[in-house]
Amino acid sequence: MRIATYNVNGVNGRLPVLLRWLGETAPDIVCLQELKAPQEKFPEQAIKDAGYHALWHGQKSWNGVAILARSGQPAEIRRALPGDPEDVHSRYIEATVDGIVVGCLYLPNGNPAPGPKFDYKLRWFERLTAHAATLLASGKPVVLTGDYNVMPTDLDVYKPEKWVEDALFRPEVRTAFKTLVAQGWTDAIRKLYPDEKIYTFWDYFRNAYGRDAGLRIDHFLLSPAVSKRLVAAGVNREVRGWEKSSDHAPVWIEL
DNA sequence: ATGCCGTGGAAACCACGA
Repeated sequence: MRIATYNVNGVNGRLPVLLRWLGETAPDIVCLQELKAPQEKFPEQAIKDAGYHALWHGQKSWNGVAILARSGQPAEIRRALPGDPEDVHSRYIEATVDGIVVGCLYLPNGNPAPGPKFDYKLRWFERLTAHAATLLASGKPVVLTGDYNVMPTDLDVYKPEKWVEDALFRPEVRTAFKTLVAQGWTDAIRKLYPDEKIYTFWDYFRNAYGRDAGLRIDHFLLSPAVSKRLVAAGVNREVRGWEKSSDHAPVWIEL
């Protein structure tokens, strides 16, 4: 079974690319972030025609997350992270698909740092970590995937020294990611490729993709029951080179 | 060193992204 995550940066503007990628790689389960579409503007029919049932939580202009599944309608568990009823951003959706609890997340960017946006990022990270502990304690097979907006280590940045003050790489967020993983999660890409330079994002500017000036910020965290089943993982980096591409590339795992 | 590009929404610019 193949599970993929893709920050599409606008699900409607990205629809041709998204459909082409779905057709070529045929993942069984897909997590999408940055829909940038209100609930009623999600391209449900086009996704259905491509062979996927969809669960989504839209928002006007920004954010927005979705879970797609070939096997049937994802069974919704929640469409927000617990812990802050005042938080109206559509950044988390969770459903059971094929016996796996799938959490699809879009962690806040946090720039500029320091500042209120960075504070929001750290608070969101704390809520995610608390919820992740609950998920682990359930003993169920869980996949927590999406755009974490964190480069966990120097290996995940093309030029680490340029990013030390950035909200995606400051010590606080690297520590937060490490704390989360230490609960007992497996970073799928790093389990299979502990020492390889692997990126999931390239800026639109400065020919970043051509120069391979990338970041690894889209991650798969697997609970022990899922980690045992992991057989392969990778990045569809060629998708980043397609016409009208997102600045992220899809990431996938094979169970 | 720098939102230099891209998206969406509102209004012919702005917010936001990483």
